[in-house]
Amino acid sequence: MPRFVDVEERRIELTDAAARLIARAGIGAATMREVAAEAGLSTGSLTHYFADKRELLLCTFQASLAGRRSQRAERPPDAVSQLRATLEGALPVDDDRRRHWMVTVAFCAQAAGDDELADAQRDAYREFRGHVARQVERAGIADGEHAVVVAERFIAAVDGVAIQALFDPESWPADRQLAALDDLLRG
Amino acid sequence: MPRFVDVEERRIELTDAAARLIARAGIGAATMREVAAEAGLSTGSLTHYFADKRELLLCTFQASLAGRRSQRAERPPDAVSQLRATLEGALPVDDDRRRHWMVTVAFCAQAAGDDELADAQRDAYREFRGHVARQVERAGIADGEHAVVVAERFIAAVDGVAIQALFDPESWPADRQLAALDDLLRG
DNA sequence: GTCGAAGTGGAACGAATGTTATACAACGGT
DNA sequence: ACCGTTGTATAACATTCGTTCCACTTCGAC
Repeated sequence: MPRFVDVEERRIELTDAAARLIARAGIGAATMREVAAEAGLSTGSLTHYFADKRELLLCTFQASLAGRRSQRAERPPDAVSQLRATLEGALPVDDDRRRHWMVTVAFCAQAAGDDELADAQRDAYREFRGHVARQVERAGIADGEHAVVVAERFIAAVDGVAIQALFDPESWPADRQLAALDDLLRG
Repeated sequence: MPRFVDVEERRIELTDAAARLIARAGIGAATMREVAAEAGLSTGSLTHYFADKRELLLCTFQASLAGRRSQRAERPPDAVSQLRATLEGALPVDDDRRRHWMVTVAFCAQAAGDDELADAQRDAYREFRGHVARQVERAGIADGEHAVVVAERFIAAVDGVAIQALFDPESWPADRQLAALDDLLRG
């Protein structure tokens, strides 16, 4: 086998470049040429790693989801802190999380008329809901079916703040987002 | 003056066609040709009413916002019912409201890299926040600066439910959305 | 050293897009 | 009855897009 290149790493570089472009200038700016240029490659190389644009975008979305999931890895001491950390991960309190959110919104919009994307979106959310529900149970806030309802309410509150913060960052500095999260968990 | 055509009405027909397309198949499907065809006209007519695509999209967004604002017109008896009706207007409980939401999400995604669109989005939200805050005050739930904070929390909760309902309608039939709203107002 | 597969760049193609130009139809004013 | 304005449709334009193709480089296998 000739020419050692870590294929998976290259693909990540490319989906990262696509994510940066989408977050910066919208999904319309993520053309094959622009993505390749952002990654410092040519379109020939890009098509070498992704069959077509659709595959590139799907992988970009899934990579963004995976990045968000990996942020949950840290293990705070108690169950309540774990829950808080999980929900904080869904707030655009820094550039990285903000980027994830912009990508998510872009793919939400794209999911209209793209069933596969809509399914991926829905499944990712349900997985997140299950994760939060489990932590709600461990934290002793609620259990069984009720834990899922509480999880939905928490996620809704956090997502709502996130959207407001995305498009009105002046009104929503990081500490105000975190204060809203604390209020939510206290109530 | 020749040929009587209600210009404003025509423009609304065209922005409505654009909104339908965006809600159905995403903003990428809203090309000049497709919008014209959806409205039963030709691109020549479309360009006669809108200088370029950018103007068409901006007007489509503002028309969607105006449509949502006009739904607040009804006057329920008491202040609490008014507040409830206002928040219910932000839930995708029927096809019309769902369409408004899909358009909103599409333009949220488009607002990345389009400052004018981002400003319009932010201003519309702030106006809505002020409206809800006023109704919170009238309902005697909170007043002054605190009313704004309560309004933000209400809107966040409703928006969060709306997003979940948009992409997982199975889990969120209309009555469940309304139940979540009632829980919110009761708490 | 030679060969072939993997990787890369860049050009080229057809399709689709926003935009512009042009020709024709419809109607009110004179 | 004629004219000018408005509305509409169609065609053509240049541009940009996704995609395909091909030449070239790079490296391991033999």
